[in-house]
Amino acid sequence: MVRAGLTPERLTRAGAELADEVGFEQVTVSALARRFDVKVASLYSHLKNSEDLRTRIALLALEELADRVAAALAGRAGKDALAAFADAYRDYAREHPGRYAAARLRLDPETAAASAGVRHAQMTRAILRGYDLTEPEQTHAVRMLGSVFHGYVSLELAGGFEHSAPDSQESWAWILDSLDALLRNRSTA
Amino acid sequence: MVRAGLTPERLTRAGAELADEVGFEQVTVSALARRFDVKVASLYSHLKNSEDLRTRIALLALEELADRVAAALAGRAGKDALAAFADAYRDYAREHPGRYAAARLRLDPETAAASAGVRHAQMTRAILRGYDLTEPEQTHAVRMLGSVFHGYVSLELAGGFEHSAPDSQESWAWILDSLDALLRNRSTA
DNA sequence: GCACTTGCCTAATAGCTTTAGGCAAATTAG
DNA sequence: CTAATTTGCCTAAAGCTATTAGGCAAGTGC
Repeated sequence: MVRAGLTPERLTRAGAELADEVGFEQVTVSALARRFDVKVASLYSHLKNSEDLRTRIALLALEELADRVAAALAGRAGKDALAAFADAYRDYAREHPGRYAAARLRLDPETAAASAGVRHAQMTRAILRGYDLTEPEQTHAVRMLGSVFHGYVSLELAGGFEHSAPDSQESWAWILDSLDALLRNRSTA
Repeated sequence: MVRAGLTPERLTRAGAELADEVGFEQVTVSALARRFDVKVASLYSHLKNSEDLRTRIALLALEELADRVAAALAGRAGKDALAAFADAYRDYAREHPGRYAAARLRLDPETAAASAGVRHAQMTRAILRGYDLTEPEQTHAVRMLGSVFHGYVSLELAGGFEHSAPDSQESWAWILDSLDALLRNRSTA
């Protein structure tokens, strides 16, 4: 019989595609096996278990997202950087809802420390260099930005803003304006 | 054999407790049957299916949360009301993480329209009466507040702020201050 | 006290997860 | 270039969850 050529990497990529198509929750070892036209047990030579699969997809998504944000941020500062960061985040979530959900998976501490999550934190802090905040305020601001972006994107993905005026895009722009103004007001400079 | 006295209401309450103990994702018809020392199939006389169970828990959580928020809001206005709303929300999530997760379940439109979700929306708008915003701005603000509160609470529950200074409580206070200032600045008055 | 309804049970099907052990294909060694 | 070894996918099997169908006994209404 011809071998399917499974590897952890191919399985992870296929799992990410599956997540975008049917939702991260529905990503299952069985569904993945079907996609490769292979028996379920065969995947267990390449994956420790289903949690391993989910974790790999999460790490892939975190990398991709960090790469996008880094590219968007290059050469920008102040409100420009803030908007670029926010848009990169939101666009990724809309293009890849399954991967975005994966990126929110709770990782165990060691895995998290070795993940691209670290770059995310660094980039968020980098944005705030455009606003002169004291050290504790910077942390508060990091937490607030994370909350707003994650909160907005997940409410939007859940369809929360779908059937009401004004358009979600307008609210997004208003919120970015507001956050910029807020941070400038908090600035010590 | 002695009857267990199952009803949809008792099952829903027990399901909510189970959610708080082991997480909403782990709430399963089987686990619930074990808790009542009853065979799994017996629950199907009281519940349509497992989705029905989850939906009932979600509706219960939405009611409870709305009741709490309403009580917290009574007699308050302006920043006081904003903080009371936010704290009620956050406290509920910390006391009842499983129910909070349930409250975020995506409901189908008719169910959602008949749920306490409607009260939540009304109360959020009520808070904003303390700040003079134009109609479209009020919607933007509703969306922003929803995003920040939901985002912060879910990041906090996921343990995102656990092992870093400053304390989460400080960030929360700073964020509420900031939101109040932001809304006052946006005010047309 | 009897008929009826209701509540929980047994039985059975079906899907997902995971482990153990087997055979054949690919790779390495002599 | 064949023989030994490793690797990749398979079959088989057990355990858990969800769901439906049909049965019997406990409670209810007359």
